[in-house]
This record gives sequence, C-alpha cells and structure tokens, in this order.
Amino acid sequence: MLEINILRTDKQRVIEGLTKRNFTPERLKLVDQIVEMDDRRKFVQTNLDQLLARVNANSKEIGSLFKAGDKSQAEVLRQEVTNLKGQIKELENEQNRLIDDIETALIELPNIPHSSVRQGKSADDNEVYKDWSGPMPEFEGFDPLPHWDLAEKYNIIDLKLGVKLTGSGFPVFRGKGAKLERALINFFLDEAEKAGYEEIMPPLMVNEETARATGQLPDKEGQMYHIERDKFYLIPTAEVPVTNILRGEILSAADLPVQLTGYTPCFRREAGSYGSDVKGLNRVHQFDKVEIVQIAHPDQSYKVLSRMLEHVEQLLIKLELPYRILRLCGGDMGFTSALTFDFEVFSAAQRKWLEVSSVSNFETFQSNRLKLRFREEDGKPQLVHTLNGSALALARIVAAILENNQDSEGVKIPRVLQQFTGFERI
RNA sequence: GGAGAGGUGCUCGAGUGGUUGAAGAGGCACGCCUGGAAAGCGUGUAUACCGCAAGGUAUCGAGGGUUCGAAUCCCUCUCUCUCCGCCA
Repeated sequence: MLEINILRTDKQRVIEGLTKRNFTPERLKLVDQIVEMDDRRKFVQTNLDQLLARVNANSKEIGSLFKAGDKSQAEVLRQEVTNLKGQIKELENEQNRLIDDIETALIELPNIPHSSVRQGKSADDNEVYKDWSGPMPEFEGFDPLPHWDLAEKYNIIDLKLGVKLTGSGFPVFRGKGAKLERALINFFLDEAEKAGYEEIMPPLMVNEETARATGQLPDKEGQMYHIERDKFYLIPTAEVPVTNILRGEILSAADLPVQLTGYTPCFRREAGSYGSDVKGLNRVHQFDKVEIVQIAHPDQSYKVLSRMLEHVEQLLIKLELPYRILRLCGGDMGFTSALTFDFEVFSAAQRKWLEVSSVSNFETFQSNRLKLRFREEDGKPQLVHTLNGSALALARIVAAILENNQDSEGVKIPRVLQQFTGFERI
C-alpha cells in the first residue's frame, strides 16, 4: 500500500507513475479523491480530539469535586459531558468511515514505478536488459525432445501420477528426478548462505493477517489455495511467511540489511490458462522455489537490488543455462513492485524463454502494510525498503536442464550439481 | 476432542473505577565516579494521528457495552499456555 503522504508531497511523480501503469484519466481522479477524504479526516479528528479533551478535563474535575463534596457543581459538569456524547459518537463514526474509505481507495493504487521503468501494455513491451550472447545448445543427429517426453522416457517426473494423486499440475518427481530436484534446492540454499543469507524454513500455510501484510490479500485471493475450516492460506511463495517474520518491528539502522532465504514448495491456483504454455512443468500448481529476501535501508535498496541480480545471474551461469534479463514495463510489472527484473532461461526443445526468477524492489509499498520500520541513531522510525527474488524457481529450471543437456543416451547433469546429485547423467 | 489458566511497555511483573502511558525490577543509552573496569549514584528509555506551535487525542490481545470517568466492571471474538485424550 502506498504511503498516503506521497500523494500530497509527490503528486506529480504519482500521476506519472500511474500513467506508466496505464491508468486512465478517469482512474487518476482517485488520487485527488483520496487526498480530499484525508483532508476531511484530519478536520474531523481535530474536532473530535477537542471534544474528547473536554470530556477528559471534566471527568478529572468531577473526581476532585466529589472528593471535595461539591455534588451540585459535579452534576453540572456531568451533564455537559452527557450532552457532548452524541456529537462525539457522530464524529467517531465519520472518522471510522473515512479511514475505511481511504484505505479501500488506497489499496486500489499500485506501487509507483521506478524512473527507469517504461510505459507499456504487456509482456511484449518489456525491455531486454541483458541478452544472451553465448552459444545456444546444439543437437547433432537428432531432434531434442521437450522435457515432458524426457520425463517420461527416463521415468523421472510423472505428471499422470500426479493427476491420480491430486490433479493436474501436481507433478511427481521420482528416482533421479527427485534427486535432481533435491540437489537444486541444496545448491541454491548453499549459494544463498555463502552470499550472507540466513536460511529460514517457514510454515507453508499462513493466516489471513500474514497474507494481507505482503499484499496477497485482498488483490490476489483467487491465486491462493484456501483452507476454509482453519482460515489458512497455502503460500504462493516463501516471500509471504519470510517477509512477515519482521512484521511490526522497528529495527536499528545497524541491523540493515537483513538477508533471509528460504526453500518452500509454492502453491498456485493459476486459473484460466491453457495451451502449450501450461504443458509439462511450464506452469504447475505446486513447485519448489528458493527465495531470497532483503530488508534494506532506503538509500541502499537499489544497490541491494543489483547485488541480488548478480546473485541470480551467477546461479544461471553456474548451471550453464542460456539466460536473459528483462526489465519489466509498467504494464507487466506486479502490483506491489517499483522495479522488477525477470530472468528467463532458454529451453531448447520448446525453443522458448521460460521465466525462472523475478527480482523486485518494493520500496516502502510492502513495509507500509507490514509496519516494518527502522530507526537511525536518535532519529524517528521510518519505513524500510523490502526486496525479494526467486533464486530460483525449480520446475522450469529442471525443464531447461533436461531439454538443453539431453543427448541421444540421456541427460547430462550440470557440473556444479554433480556433487549434490551424486550422479553425472540421467 | 474434553477441562482449566491467562494475554499489561524492550523483558519480567504490579495494578479491580478517578492526575496510571501505566508502580517496581531488569535491560539498554547517556552522565558522574575510576588509572581503567566492576560496583554505586543520577538522568533518560513506546507508537500512531491531529496541530505552525504550545499542546491535544488514542493505544494495557481485538471489537462492542456500562459510567462523568475503565488496564480495572459486563458481553462477543481471538490467541497463548497447562492437564487429559489422540498422534508423526
């Protein structure tokens, strides 16, 4: 959620930012409407506080009058308070209504894009920030198979079995497939640890408050699996529980940046897709992911962002996968993000780029709802910047490894993974 | 699932209607003391909102109620803990 103050102090930037996100002039009016409601809210509170102050003063006075035995004077003051109550109730109601309305409206506003973000309608308008310049996988004497065929051929991932156990989009990894998955998780976690991240194993279900604080609720309610009976949500990403660890805290500046990482399965309902995009591991309801999260000083957050980009990039280099980096345009960027870079790997048989990581700076958009702040030496608390990124999303990485490293006999395991898998080929 | 206890500030912990935003202790910070340290002494130690400011308002799990006045009384909800049962 945006800080309401910037609608006043930085209105021009807000308008430009929302325009990058393709807000129509009609919708832009929301900004002024919110400020107006907030003006009214301030006015109401000033009045309300004055009335409450009088009630408090009278009550105190009544106390001492009673002790002094002056009942008649006490009665006069008591009467006055009784008369004020109607007004107080009215103002309180209006204040509560305004607070609700302001929040409801404010939640409609997405984060203001960073100045480097271009306007654009969709993923087609994303800018290729860094293209792949190395060699592409080549195959001599045979046509590379898509990963779903390889999965079946070597009996390492069973999608049909997943359907039997649960439903479509719940792959079953087995044998060397399962071990490859586990190897990747260990590799990613070890790399994160080396980069200074503390490993977290969080709950896989969260309560409503937690889902709200990182912005999954109310915007993306439909994306999450919901346990009706206990009012829990299955996490769509480790970002949710991990970022919430520090919810409500006031850190000292010396604690920053906080670096956290976590492996979790991720559960996504992802309704409404179809076609070849969803085939195999391209889009599933449950997948594994290692997430990195940083809580940073506002002055440092873009430096932190580039370090996170480097981290992810190194993973892909070590895995020997062709990759490219996109800077998302205003139309494709997530609601909560100020700047997002996507990493895509090339999957040789499908001949397309698959998104395997998304690294974002949310600035104060998340911390505002998280109430996550820090304090300089003898300064006032101010909101931190939060950042996160996938490092990396497993399913599609597996797809790319299988497709790119195949030969007619099997699949070669990238060298860095071999110590984790214990085998060199599938 | 059954029975009970309880949620107060950074922590512990008092507090059953009236200068209690909240005793006391601990922790932390600063100062004094010291050759230095410990001990000791002193001072300070929440957050949000409104206000140019002075200052004001709110907050003792959450919400509602009683009252001139509530951390203190009443109702609802919620969470935690203990015991029993079940269980990896």
